[in-house]
Amino acid sequence: MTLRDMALEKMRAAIIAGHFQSGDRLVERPLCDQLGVSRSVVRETIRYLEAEGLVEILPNKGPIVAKLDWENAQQIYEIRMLLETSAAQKCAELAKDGDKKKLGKALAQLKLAYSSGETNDLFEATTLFYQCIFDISGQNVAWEVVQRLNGRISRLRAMTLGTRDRHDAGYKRIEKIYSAIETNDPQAAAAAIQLHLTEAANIAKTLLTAELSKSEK
Amino acid sequence: MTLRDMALEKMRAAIIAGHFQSGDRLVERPLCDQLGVSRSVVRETIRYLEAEGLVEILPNKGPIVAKLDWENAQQIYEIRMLLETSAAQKCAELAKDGDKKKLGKALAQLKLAYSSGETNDLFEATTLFYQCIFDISGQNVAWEVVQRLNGRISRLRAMTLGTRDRHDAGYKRIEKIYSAIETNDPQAAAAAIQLHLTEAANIAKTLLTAELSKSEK
DNA sequence: GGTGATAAGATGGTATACCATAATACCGAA
DNA sequence: TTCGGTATTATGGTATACCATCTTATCACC
Repeated sequence: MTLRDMALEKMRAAIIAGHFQSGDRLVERPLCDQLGVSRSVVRETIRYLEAEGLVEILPNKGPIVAKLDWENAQQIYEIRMLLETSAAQKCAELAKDGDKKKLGKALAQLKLAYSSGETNDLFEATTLFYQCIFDISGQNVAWEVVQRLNGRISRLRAMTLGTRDRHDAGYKRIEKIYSAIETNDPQAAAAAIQLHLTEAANIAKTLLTAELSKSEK
Repeated sequence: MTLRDMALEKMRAAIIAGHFQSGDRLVERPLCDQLGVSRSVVRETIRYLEAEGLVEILPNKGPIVAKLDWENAQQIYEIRMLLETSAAQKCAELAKDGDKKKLGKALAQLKLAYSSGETNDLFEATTLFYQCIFDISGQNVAWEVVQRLNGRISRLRAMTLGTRDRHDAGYKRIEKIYSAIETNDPQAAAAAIQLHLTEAANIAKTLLTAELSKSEK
């Protein structure tokens, strides 16, 4: 693994974890110190993150962590809705026994993460579960797209997961997705994932608008 | 505009125009000469293109122009189908008179481009038309996604447009999309754009498989 | 003559030093 | 207090040096 890859992961993780706030400037040389790499690496990393949409570059100002408004977040949730519905549908059509086993394992991990309450575990387990679905449906490009979009709303997702683990309705909805796939019922799988995403989007909207109105004070 | 932006556009254009073949190595130092910039700029540009998916990086080998197989291209067409259907639908719902005027203008340009037969004009006009649709539907994030995906199949699209302008069925299908939007008929708009895309994907498949079987000889 | 080892070159990866320019903050004079 | 200039800071951009690795070509030895 190259230095750049490591720097990339660290920065991405830092942004997702909220270590850098949205709108924060990303000054190159301090970043070099923090990451322990040279400017070349930092600059190339920033270029990559810029293309990913996690970082914006203000002309003659430099890079900042991309700002997130509900307008854009909503669009992202809508796109996810389309892609994930399609993936769940196909997944339910195609899933063989081996696939179901793998998905079941991901579900078990997810259950564990829900009960542990660790937002980070929850985050990873959720990602794994979705990855499984896209994997089975054979839509790796769509998965790439979803992941990239998720990066842009990662902080929002972390917040959403954080609140949702209190009401455990979230897990139940995911279980429904699983059982629809397990019984190879595309319709039900699509419906279940739509329900789940709609709910997630609603929570996200509440949280984000609350945060924005607070920061305007 | 920074040097990087220029280098980025040049490289992207060169890849799309087929000046660099898929699988070609992108050796840094020669690129510096060709673009007239330093290695740093070239490297950052490559990083960006890597994130865009236009360039792959082989470990210990360096960057190459991303290879395109039908497997991935098909997935991209499927994603476009979802996103563009949704956009056309929303566009047909929302389009006001002013929007329709703009779209009509884009259509007129497209007609011109079709009759001129310049693949490049056709490419731009098509892009403009679609941009208009996404614009009206208010889905700028989805447009970003589509554009990025299109970058990855750009060569394929250019080939497709090149053959399609011979049969002018392509323009007629686009006209149908327009008229569906013009009459605010979401169902028809969705159907029209699906037809158009399916056709494009079919042509693309034919061309790509033909090319691949030829290069295997 | 064929095979394997070694040396040379090419390439990627990393680090640093340097310059020009733009923005900004600060400070002194009117 | 305000205006204007200066110093600082950060960026964009360039050049270069260094090392590791991979490829390739050469050459000696079997």
